[in-house]
Amino acid sequence: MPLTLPGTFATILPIDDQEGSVAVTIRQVAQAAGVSVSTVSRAFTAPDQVQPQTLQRIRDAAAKLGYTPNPAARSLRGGKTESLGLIIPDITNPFFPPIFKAMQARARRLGYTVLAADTDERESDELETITAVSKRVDGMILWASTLSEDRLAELAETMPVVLVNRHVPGIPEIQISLTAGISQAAEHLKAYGHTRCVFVNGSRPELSRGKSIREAFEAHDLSLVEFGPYEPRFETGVHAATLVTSSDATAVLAHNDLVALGVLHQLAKLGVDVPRDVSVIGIDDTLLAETSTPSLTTIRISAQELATHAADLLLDTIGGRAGGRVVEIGSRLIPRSSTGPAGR
Amino acid sequence: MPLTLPGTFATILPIDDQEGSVAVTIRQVAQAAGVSVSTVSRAFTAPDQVQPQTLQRIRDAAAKLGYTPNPAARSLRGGKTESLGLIIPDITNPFFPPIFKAMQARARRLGYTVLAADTDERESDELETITAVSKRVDGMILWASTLSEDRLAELAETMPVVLVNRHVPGIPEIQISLTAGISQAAEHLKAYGHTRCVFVNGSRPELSRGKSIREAFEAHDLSLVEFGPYEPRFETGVHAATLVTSSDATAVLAHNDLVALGVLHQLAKLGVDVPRDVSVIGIDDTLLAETSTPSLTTIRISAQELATHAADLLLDTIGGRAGGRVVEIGSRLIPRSSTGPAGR
DNA sequence: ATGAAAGCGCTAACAA
DNA sequence: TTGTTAGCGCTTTCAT
Repeated sequence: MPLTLPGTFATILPIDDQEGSVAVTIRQVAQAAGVSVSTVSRAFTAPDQVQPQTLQRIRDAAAKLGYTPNPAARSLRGGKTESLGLIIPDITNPFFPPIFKAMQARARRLGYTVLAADTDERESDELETITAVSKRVDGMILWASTLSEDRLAELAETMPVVLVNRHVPGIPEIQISLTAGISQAAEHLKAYGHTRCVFVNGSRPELSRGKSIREAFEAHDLSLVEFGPYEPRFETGVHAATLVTSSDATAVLAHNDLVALGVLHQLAKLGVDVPRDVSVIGIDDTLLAETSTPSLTTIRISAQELATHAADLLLDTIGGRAGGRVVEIGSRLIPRSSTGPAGR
Repeated sequence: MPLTLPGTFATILPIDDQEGSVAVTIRQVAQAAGVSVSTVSRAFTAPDQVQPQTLQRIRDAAAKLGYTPNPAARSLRGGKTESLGLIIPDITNPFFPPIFKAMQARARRLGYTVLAADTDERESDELETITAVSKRVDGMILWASTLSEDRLAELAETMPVVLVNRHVPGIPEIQISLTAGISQAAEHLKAYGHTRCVFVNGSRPELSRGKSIREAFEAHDLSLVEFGPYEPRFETGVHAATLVTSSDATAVLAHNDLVALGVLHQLAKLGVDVPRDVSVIGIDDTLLAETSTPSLTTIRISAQELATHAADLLLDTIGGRAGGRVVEIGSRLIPRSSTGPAGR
């Protein structure tokens, strides 16, 4: 029996890393159930091709051993990852978390995992991010991608892609339509007796919300002055508020909730009461709108609907079903306390 | 020559799915560069073991063919996924997006991908979510997990795990310490002449912020009445505001920013001016705090710091470096406009 | 209904 | 320095 110095033992033995139980493989299940590996495989992928009692034995064995299939092996073999990529510009924008959440819920029901990646609004990082993600997913949802049309077309050649708020011929897309919501907003303001309105325009002319807004307000016989385009930030709203008060407008429609909050903030500072003196409307219906003081009338885009349709459209595309389909997501006005009868 | 009915052709031929270019493998690169696969493999995993000019040839070939290694094959082979799991209770809570973002940034620098999963605060789903994620990552960060201590210990046996706001002996953890921020808040209120304060307590007694708050306020000779515990929601704040006004307190510390916003909202409705009549302080320093009216004095927990340390700690654990380490993340007060001299 | 065996793309011995 | 080869865990023909 060899002599062992105290304290030496642990240092000399190969240190077991934290993986206590090495992963259970299909082989061990097969052995435990007394069948071949292929039968175990079938038990999981095509249960109806396995004799009921054999199936039961396999399931019991698998449960006892805590077996779950190795996704890496599966996708290496089958070329499928059972994952969907979601490429978004900024998860910090409160519009996105509910979408991620809803998409995850939908995907999970269908056995998929969602791999979200934030490009931090950097065009330069986007391609890199997409490349990294693309190898790990069966398809991707690209939100307001800054890639060129050619690059997108090229990418869609390589793998299933769904675009949100971009249009490239032949690639399936989700379009957010604010038409209904904007029209309701105009109607709402009109009914409250407003006649002179301001639109605070956020950036990105290609997705500009300006056109439909101008049309809707004109249709309701409301004059509309447009400020911007600025960046869609809180400070933009702060800045715009001053422009509003120096005009004779009684209502403001902001590019999104965040900008609207900036307007609200500065208006309060200037002693302008909302909604008594000025009415304010946002877009997106984020958490910010519900929790602001006064609570913000805004145009809701349903995250649920959006996410569900996006996931389904992507899955269809992966399955070879959706040739360049376009799905439109509607919107509607959520009246809260930031709008009221025209004052001043 | 067989007769082919018109229109039959397309239906009979196997339909090419959208993968235009089949993925480029290491073999094709090897062939193009005139070397063996192992040399190509080395060119990517250990470039210094390859002759410079050979390396160049391989890189050129890889670039021309658009080769990127297949992660599934890599992880099947090496048992590593180069991914980190982040299990959070609710991405919709504005506290989390910046953390996800910062962690992704950190992980990416180190060649890792972050796989985030939202458990939707459902204890029942958490285990399932964790199981699904665990097979796809090299380690996980579990945020305020609802799992039992035993289950967590068991899980940590299986794979590297870092806990946030939970303590289980032997498992590395990140603890958010509000001590500094709370102390500064007390100091701040004291300096403004407040003497009677209210704490609106959110739920989850195990992570209760109550104890350190009681201690800090007592140390600054401030009386403290505690409401709750309630759920950490906006409505909780709304409800609590009424309790505040019916007490003689002049300052409120809320469980988090969201609750504080509820307080602000209801106070405004009741005609109580903030900060003239009552001062309000939140916790977390989310987007909500910056954009509220008045802007909210709050206790900041640095997402950057938190995420970076969590990622590093997990990576250390994966690398077999961090035996049950505990990392503490500090906090500090961010004074804004919701606090001021004691009134009433 | 079940089993045997090939091979997905890659890395890491081991050889040369 | 470079090449040959086994095999990671799984699915899927092809046999039986």
